Amino acid sequence: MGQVETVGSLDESVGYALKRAAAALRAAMDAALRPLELSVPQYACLELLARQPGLSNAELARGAFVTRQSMNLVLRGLQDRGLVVRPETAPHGRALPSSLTPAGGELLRAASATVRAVELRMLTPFSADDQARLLRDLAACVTALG
Amino acid sequence: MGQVETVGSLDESVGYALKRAAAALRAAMDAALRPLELSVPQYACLELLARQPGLSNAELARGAFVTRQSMNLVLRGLQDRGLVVRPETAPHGRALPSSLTPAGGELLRAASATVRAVELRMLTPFSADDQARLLRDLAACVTALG
DNA sequence: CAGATGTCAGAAATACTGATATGG
DNA sequence: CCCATATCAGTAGTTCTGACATCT
Repeated sequence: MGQVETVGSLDESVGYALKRAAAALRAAMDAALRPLELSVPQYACLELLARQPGLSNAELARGAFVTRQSMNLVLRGLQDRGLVVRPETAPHGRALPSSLTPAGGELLRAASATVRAVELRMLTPFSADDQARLLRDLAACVTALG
Repeated sequence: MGQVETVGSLDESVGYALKRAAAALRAAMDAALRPLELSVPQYACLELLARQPGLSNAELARGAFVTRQSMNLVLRGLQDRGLVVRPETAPHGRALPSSLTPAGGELLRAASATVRAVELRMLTPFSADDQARLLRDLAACVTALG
């Protein structure tokens, strides 16, 4: 029993392998972030804001692959915890640019280190060149689909 | 605006690229299966049953990367539509082995063709060797994480 | 006994749909 | 006018957690 992992020719499907790898990464990240009381969408939001301060809710949603409504809730949770701030009035258009608080940056530092460890573990079998190639291949998949 | 796709050094993260590729594939599959009134988990369930008849609910859940509870609901929906059958009593232990009905096999044929087209589109940029390598790389990621 | 399974229940996070309003 | 954004409401599907019983 339990041989679902080796079901027939499903092992030959790149799509299935992609889904399986993403699921494994998601599970590993979830476990790594649990001690920090951060969900994967919450972590993604912090990471995006650190690299590009001032992103709007809609931009964060696209970057984290969730809906605007979900990101709105994530954002409110992070605001309530004092990790993120948003102006009450839009300085330009309707978008409210979010940014990290010092506490948010502090927590992100720890979360980022943990997540980086997970990614390094995943990439253990790969050389630097192989990693770069895998990165390009995945980007090519997105381009071909979109 | 809208340059979330090229946010700083996030483009250098294999984990982010993996998540993005999986999201793009999921969206494409979802769109392709919509005309058949099948969700991705429902399709995965049918595909798994076609390749390995008699799988239990728990085995299907693992194979489709969802919880047992979710797969239970998926299974009931497919049963109500006459696409899947399950015995009322367990022939061995507690597991109820599911299997496709002729109607289920029929619908799966169409769904499988549509999904295969999506996967082929995704793999357009790759040679046969590159596809095999990508498949091995993704499997290596899972092994390294698990 | 331990382990896997099926099932049920409640709480939480997420997504989808549709609608409204505002600003470029 | 068209488009993107923010927001709200309702519905639905999914996950998580915990629990219990059954079978090997």
